[in-house]
This record gives sequence, C-alpha cells and structure tokens, in this order.
Amino acid sequence: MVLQTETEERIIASAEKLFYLKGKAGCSMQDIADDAGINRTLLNYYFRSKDQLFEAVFRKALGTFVPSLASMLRSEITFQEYVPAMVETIIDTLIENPQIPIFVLQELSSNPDRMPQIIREMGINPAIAVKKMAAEGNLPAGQGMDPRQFIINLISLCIFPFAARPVITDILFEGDNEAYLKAMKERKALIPALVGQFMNQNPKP
Amino acid sequence: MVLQTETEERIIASAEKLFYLKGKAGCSMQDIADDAGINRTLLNYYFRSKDQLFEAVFRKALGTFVPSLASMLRSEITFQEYVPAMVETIIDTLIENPQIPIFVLQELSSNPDRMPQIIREMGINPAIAVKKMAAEGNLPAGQGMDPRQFIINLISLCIFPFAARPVITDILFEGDNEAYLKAMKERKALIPALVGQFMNQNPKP
DNA sequence: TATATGTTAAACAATATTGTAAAACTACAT
DNA sequence: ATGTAGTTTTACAATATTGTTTAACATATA
Repeated sequence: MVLQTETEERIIASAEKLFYLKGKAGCSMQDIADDAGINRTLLNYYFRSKDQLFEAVFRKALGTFVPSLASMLRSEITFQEYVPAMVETIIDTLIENPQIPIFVLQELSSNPDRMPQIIREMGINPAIAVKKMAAEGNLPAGQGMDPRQFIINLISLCIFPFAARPVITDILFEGDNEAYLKAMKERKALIPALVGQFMNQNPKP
Repeated sequence: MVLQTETEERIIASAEKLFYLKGKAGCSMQDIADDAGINRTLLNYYFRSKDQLFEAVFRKALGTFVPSLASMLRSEITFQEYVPAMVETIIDTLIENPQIPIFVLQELSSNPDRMPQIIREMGINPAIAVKKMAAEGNLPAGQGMDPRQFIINLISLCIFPFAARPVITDILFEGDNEAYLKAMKERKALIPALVGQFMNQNPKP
C-alpha cells in the first residue's frame, strides 16, 4: 500500500496530462481512463471521485513548486547569494513541467479561498517572511527597494515565459521549439544579472 | 441591429465573468443565464451555441491586449522611448481586467493551433518584427542582448504579477488588496527603470 | 482444492447539459 | 384591431457524465 501500483501511477500521469491541458471540467473521467488505457471504473476504485483525483493532481503540482519558493522565504543566507541557484532550480523544473504554472494559477484564481490553507501547509508565515526580507543586510533591497517587488520581479521573470510558452514560441521564435528552449536556458544567467544589477546600482529608485 | 441590445451586453458581461473564472467547460449555459438574469434559451438565440459565445468572449479578451503589444512590435520609435508609456498602458489595462492573462493563456495552451491565425489577424509578421528589433539603434539591446529576451522580460514583469494575483496578495501582502494595488501602480515606474538600467549598463552579459 | 484477496470489466440509475422547436408575449405599424 | 417582427418563455429530445453495484478474473495461500 505504501508502494504505488503501476496502474495508479498511470492514472495519475494521465490525469495530470489532461487536467493540465484542459482543466478540471474540461475532461471527463472517461477521457482519463482512455488515456491511461484502463476501464473508467478503476478511477473511482482508486480515487473515489473526480474531485479526489483532481485534488491529488493539484497537490502534486503544488509540491513541485512551492518548496523552492518556500525555502527562499525561509532561507538564512542572503538572497543575492541564493538567487542564482534558485533561478536555475526553478527553470529546470519548469522545462520539465511547463504547464504547471497556468494550471495552479487558474485553480487558485477560481478558488482563492484555498490560499490560506495552502500557506499554512507550506509552513510559512508571510508576515515574518516579509519582515525578514526587509532586514538590513539580508537583501540589497534594504537599500530602498521594497523587498516584495524584488520577489515579484524574480518569480515573474522565471515563471511567465513558461506560462506564455505557445505565444512566445510562435511570435518571437517563429515556432522553433529548440530556439525557445535555448533561450529559456540562457535566462538562468540573465535573470540573476538583471535583478542583481538593479539592486546594486539603483538604490532609492 | 448595429446597436447592441442591453440583453446582449448583459450576456457578454456574465459570460466574461464566468468564463474568466471557471473556464469554458467550468460553467454551464444555465450558470451564465442565471448570472445575467435571463432565460437560458436566450443565449442560444443571441449566440447560437456555447462555442460561439465563448469565441466572442475570447476575441474580446484578446482585443484588450494584443493591440498594445502589436503596436510595440510595429513601432518606428525606439523601444526605450516606447517602454514607459507602454508599461503604463498595460498595467492600467490589467488593473481593470486582471483575469484576462490566465484566461487567454489557458485557452492558447490547450489550443495552440489557434496561434497562427491569431498572429495573422494581428497583422504582425513575427520574423520581420524580430529583425527590426535587432536593428542597430532601434533597441539598446543591439549592444548584445537578444531583443527577444528584452521583450520577454518586459511582458513578464508587467503581466505575471496579475496572473499570480491571489498568491501574491496573500503571501506578500497578507491579503491586503489595497497594498497589492498600490504596489502594482508603483511598478509603472519600476519596470522601465529595471529593463532600461540593464540595457544601458550591461552590454554583452 | 477451495478460499481469500486484490484487480478489472460490464451494466445501471440519477442527473446535468445542450440545442431546438413551439408557443406566448410585446410593441409598433398598417 | 390586427397583423408583423422582434423578443421571451415553456417544453422536449438527445446525449454525456458521474458514481455505484454487480459480476468476472487472476493469483496466491491454507
């Protein structure tokens, strides 16, 4: 029971694929069963209901992301030192799972009431995190920039290009997926330079 | 007939609200009719089918956005000059319509085949646009930075904070919507400084 | 062998959803 | 007043979806 059965894994894989693509209401249990190559009843056997299956997928999606963000908010070391490694982690994760941001954001937008519980489960106290960020020496933003703007810039630059992947690939890279991916990898160096640059040279904007 | 009837406007308003919130499959025609305070049959009377109603909403959503992006890609003047006004326009639009980015991106992710036609309708030739961007003197990025990265940075910094609104508001602003909005307005000045700064001072990163 | 356990398939009932066709209502022009 | 076009409501048929119940199957163990 601790060990996931192969069937269960196939179900999760198919559910992820279809929920990511079409949303919770956009695909039926039958669609998922077909994709997994099993009978539909099995879905209920393993996950009881569509709600619970969705919940499992949503939690897993959240789990691939939240930890790296949460650890940044908790980290003891300077953000400046932390940034390059974190950016690399996030981008690598996104290259593997490009659809998760939209999936999660869509769900949170339509059910914002889920946020408080999620925050609690993450083990983060937002107020404390922001206060710590603002502490002198921890973040160069102590020089004048609101530390929240720093965080917003950082995650925007990391995540959005993946959320907008089809648009960016088609318009800026003429549909060339390889070129798009190459550009995303270049951003691992580009983003830290961009946010770090600003912090050092533009105190009190 | 040229003049939109009041009922038709109410339908569109309700359809926007619910499609933005729950997605195309996430709400029924009945939900939309209830929200608009009319009988469901009217939806079919005015828009023939759910598909066509969705299409109307999607087109309208696209229309609030694409023009400012498209005009930037076509613009004759220097991007550097163009940026501040454009950022302001985009952010103001997003303050009014915060849910459009996720809505559009979700639809384009699940139907990427729509992109080519949309690009055509926008009246943009991606290849030419990128070439023009790279032209010396037009963009400071001619100094070494891939002009596509510049565009990606710019739109990421503008749009993502709205797509992630519930997360950002809850985690970074402790649920304080006013504080969130204030921060978004501050970004009108912050973003041009950030992207401009980098371009001027960091040739060949 | 038979018996228990875990897995898969087929059949069913309740409900929801969509699009349409037909009827009722309104207001205005003849 | 009466008919006509535009609008709204009522009623209906076809289909899809979900969760459950029931049956079949396999495999290992007493």
